[in-house]
Amino acid sequence: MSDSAFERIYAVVRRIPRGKVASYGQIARLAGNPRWSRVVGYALHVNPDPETIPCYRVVTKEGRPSPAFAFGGFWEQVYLLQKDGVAFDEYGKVIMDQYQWRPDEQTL
DNA sequence: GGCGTGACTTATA
DNA sequence: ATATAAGCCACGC
Repeated sequence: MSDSAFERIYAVVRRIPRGKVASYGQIARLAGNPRWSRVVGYALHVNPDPETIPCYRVVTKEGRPSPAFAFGGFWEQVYLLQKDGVAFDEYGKVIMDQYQWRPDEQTL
């Protein structure tokens, strides 16, 4: 088992339930350090397993897809999220108050 | 083995 | 509200 930050990050992202989203900082914090936000972005950037790692469920703190999302585009991620049951407000942002993943409620 | 870069976040001015 | 600085890990040259 690798103690690498990547492994932990992937594990956290993989635990994101369907219909919910998580922010980089949130994942970074769950991964072990609140400043791994950049590492999270890089980890998803390499995205070795897009099938097990729903990077589209990862959004910025603003509840909006990453500014440099190279997966298909801003709206592509929005489409996938809506497909998961995530709703967006009039500002094109996810309603974090309702859809932000909360591990506390997932009974880890 | 060192330096720069990157899907970010937080704090300070 | 925007701008700047610092922090973290992994990869490429």
